[in-house]
Amino acid sequence: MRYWLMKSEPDEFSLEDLKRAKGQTEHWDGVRNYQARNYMREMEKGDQVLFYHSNCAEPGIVGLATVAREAYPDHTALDPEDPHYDPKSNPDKPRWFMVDVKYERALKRTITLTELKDYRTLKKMPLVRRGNRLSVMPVTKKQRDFILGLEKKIR
DNA sequence: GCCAACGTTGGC
DNA sequence: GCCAACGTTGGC
Repeated sequence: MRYWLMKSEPDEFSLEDLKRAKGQTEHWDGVRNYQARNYMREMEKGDQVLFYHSNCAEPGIVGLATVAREAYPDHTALDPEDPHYDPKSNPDKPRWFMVDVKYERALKRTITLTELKDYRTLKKMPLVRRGNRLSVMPVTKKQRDFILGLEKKIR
């Protein structure tokens, strides 16, 4: 099993939205970055996802989810009405993919980006690197265990 | 709202 | 293939 971190703007799609979704499962559409797409294609059912809220008052990791379905074509790329429409996308040769993720649980507290930047263990995560905008990234077991350890720490 | 960082586009 | 212009991300 592998571990991942996925970013979402809570105004668009939050952990709460995932919790409320049918079957507490939702497809992760709209990824239009090749590196992020490639990572999604590496995901396997059962992999754990750290759910990160970006572009909000308190950016940070807010919960856990699991990969419920492996990568399949992102239909929103073919829909001209969709904000993530890609005119160069072709149904016969899908360019963009998505996975399904299932809600696992909310963390007891948000582990903020500011906090994550404090630790050497996490220094190599793209998330904490200056200027990095990757929205889907792998997390090592060591990093994942360390982050979940922070959950119990009092700020 | 600002703006740094980065990816993409397209002219040449 | 280069690179300037442009658009987007996302922290602050």
